[in-house]
Amino acid sequence: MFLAEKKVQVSRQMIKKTFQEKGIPYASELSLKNIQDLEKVIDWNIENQVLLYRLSSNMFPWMSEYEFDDLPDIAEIRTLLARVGEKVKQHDLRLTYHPGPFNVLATRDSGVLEKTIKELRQHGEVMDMIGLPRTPFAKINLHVGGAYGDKPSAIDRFCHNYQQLPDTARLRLTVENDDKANMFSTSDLLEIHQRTGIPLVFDYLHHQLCTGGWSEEEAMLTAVSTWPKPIRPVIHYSSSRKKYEDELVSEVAHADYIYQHINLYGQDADIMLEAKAKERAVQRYLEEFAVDV
DNA sequence: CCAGGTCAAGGGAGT
DNA sequence: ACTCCCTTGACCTGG
Repeated sequence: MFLAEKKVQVSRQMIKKTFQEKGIPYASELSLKNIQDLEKVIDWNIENQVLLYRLSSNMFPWMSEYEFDDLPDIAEIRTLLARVGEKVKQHDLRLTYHPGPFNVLATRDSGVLEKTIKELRQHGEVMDMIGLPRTPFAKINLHVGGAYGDKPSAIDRFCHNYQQLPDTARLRLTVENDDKANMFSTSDLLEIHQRTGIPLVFDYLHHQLCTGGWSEEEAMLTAVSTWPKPIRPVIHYSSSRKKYEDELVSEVAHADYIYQHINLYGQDADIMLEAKAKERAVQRYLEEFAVDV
């Protein structure tokens, strides 16, 4: 995204070597810049009435290696995030997270679990700093992961480990259906919802690749029904890159743009467009299909 | 200054 | 064994 002819970037990163050389002070510097730009993104979203936005998990580079209070710039960061939070509240924006695939709550490995819990906690702490509610309105969305060919056991581990999350993450957690046949379909996730109350995020493209024996309508309506009132459900929508843009790539790859009209089956839901062209994809979708946000 | 190779992490799948 | 994909790409080096 370009604003005022200068690149706005919310996920400045560094490779491991640089982190080892420059350490936490540099991480703090990058984080501060990311958050200054986050405010510009939020302003842009308000101006363009994009009311749902996925925060970058890279806002704090290498955050799993420290606590936020270790950052030299934490006071300024807190001030900025609180200001962002005021704008979010004023304009009814909805901010969410989708932590990376290395967060595996259903893992069998205690080290991986420990890292996952810390990282999820930190996602929650950022949301707290922004002042977002501790509900799935500000969702932290995960895949189950850790199937290892035995889904029932993975579901058990997931439900058990979920209880170990601190409130800041646990109360916001949602789970999303997977894009591979041997992983978790919406019908598999229903058990997790029944055991924990976690709302289910329905992803249309993933469902095509992992139906669990359910029709799209059945799965979509079921997922939507797991959300507590009055929180509007979130659904994920993307187009297949293979089908619409490049037949050589994997079938799970996301396209740059959205090529179909989204069927909500009469439900009220917030739509997270997963398209590589990001805000340009949102604009093109709205133009092409002439719909309101 | 730039293009292109490289980059923490878990797990699954395709080659 | 290696690559790509998920994660809303970015860093960093060699030319």
